[in-house]
Amino acid sequence: MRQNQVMATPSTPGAATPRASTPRARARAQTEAEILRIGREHLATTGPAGLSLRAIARELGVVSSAVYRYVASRDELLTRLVIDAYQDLGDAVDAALESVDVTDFAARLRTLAHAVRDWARSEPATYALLFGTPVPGYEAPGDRTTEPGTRVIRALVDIVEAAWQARAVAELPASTVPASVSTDADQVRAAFGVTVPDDLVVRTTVVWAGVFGLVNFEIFGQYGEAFTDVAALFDLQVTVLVESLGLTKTS
Amino acid sequence: MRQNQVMATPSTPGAATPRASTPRARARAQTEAEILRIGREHLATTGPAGLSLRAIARELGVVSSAVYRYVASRDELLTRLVIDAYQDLGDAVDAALESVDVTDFAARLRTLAHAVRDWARSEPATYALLFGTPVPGYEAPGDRTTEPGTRVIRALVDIVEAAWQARAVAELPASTVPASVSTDADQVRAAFGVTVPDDLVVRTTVVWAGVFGLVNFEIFGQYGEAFTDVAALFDLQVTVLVESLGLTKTS
DNA sequence: TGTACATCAGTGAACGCGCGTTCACTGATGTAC
DNA sequence: TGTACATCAGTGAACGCGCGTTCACTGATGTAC
Repeated sequence: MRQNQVMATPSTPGAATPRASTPRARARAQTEAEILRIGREHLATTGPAGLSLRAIARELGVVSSAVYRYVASRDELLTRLVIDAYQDLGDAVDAALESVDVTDFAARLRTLAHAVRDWARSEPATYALLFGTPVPGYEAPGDRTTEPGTRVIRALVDIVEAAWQARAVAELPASTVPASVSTDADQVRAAFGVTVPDDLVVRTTVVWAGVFGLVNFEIFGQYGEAFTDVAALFDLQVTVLVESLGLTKTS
Repeated sequence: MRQNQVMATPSTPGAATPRASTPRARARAQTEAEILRIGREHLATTGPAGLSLRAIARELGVVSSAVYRYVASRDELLTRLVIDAYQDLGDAVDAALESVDVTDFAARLRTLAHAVRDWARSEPATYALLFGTPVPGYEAPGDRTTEPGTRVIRALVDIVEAAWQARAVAELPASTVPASVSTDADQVRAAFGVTVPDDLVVRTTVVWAGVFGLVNFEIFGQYGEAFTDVAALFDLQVTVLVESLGLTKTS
């Protein structure tokens, strides 16, 4: 008879395996990565709702129950894919911004928009996972996805704040923002640690949602056959959106 | 033995049943409508990918094979839901515009935007069917969905064209639109029978995709907890979008 | 360097579930004469 | 008004499929002494 296993501390699926020193640990890390890769691949053909652990096991060349050594459940896999995707997108945006003059705010905004679009085009299914219809029956755990999920808006807000600090935003006609929105804007300013006025908060959300709206239309095919040079169209559209912020030329 | 049935013309599922005079025909029409209603309802909880004829049959209180008297296949049902949804949205937008002064272009644009949002909020799952992630494995038949699917952009283009004709659009700085986009714009002008210049075509697409981008963000929960008064926020956002068209105050 | 034991990846069978679609059928409803 | 026949809604069984998840197990890998 085997010993009672209660005292053992089994490796929790999904738990970080920090020191990948031993061959076994390396194999594990590799399989884990492989599962995520196949999962991402399957997203493309089946959509999030059709993501199946059995199908992944099949492609991995392993019996279906074996994937449970690596992933606690289907939802857990979805969560990991979501987090990975947000990080990937965040990295892409950050990397693109790195090579742009920090004082050329319009250029930075345009770069951000193009980085989002490029990433979406390179991984449309993953993009859909984040910004398309929410997966029915699945709710992303806020404590793990919120932080990576805010990287793009964080970058966007930082650019706008920098422009505001540099007095590179046109004085806007004193708009009458309702008190409710003003209060919400207070929360936003506090959360991001910025000082932009109400009106600019609103305009920033328009650019934000606008960029994703443009990308959505392109990725999800809403334009139909109307436009052939979607890249050039996007560039012009971004110009319109950026203009709507009221930046003054300063560089 | 029964007669050969080849000579009979069985009622094709999905074919229009014009004269709903007989009790049977009325019952049929009612069941058909019921199936669509239940289908729409199920979209909300399961998403398009989870839409199931068996589940609909169950709720209809009928054996699963019976729904095939009304619907040729699952994809056919999806198509009908899509068409219905587009018509519903188109009707909502048209109805909202009816009560707005035809010469107050800004008001008409705002009304259109709010009509889209209101409709989306009243039927989020149906909205997602049209403007969310495309359903994997399903392709809407263009010959049946294209026309209803263009009603909103049609309405939007008509407003912009009317404003242009009325010289209510600010003279825009001669923009350098690439030849490729200019050619695409020609196609668009021809398709819609309008005369707006390239730049205004682009700006119109921004308003179009922008409005749906805003609605997407709200319906799909991208704002997180940041905004409480989303209605007021939307109104301000629409103002920004409409401003970006460059309308001059004429009414 | 060798041995005993713990850890862990992967197996294979099973549970209970849902799905789309086909098919031969029954019995009620509608219609032509 | 009555009768024969055609139409059609709905039944019930079946086909073949895929899914998530659990469980007791085998055998290889890792580790403490």
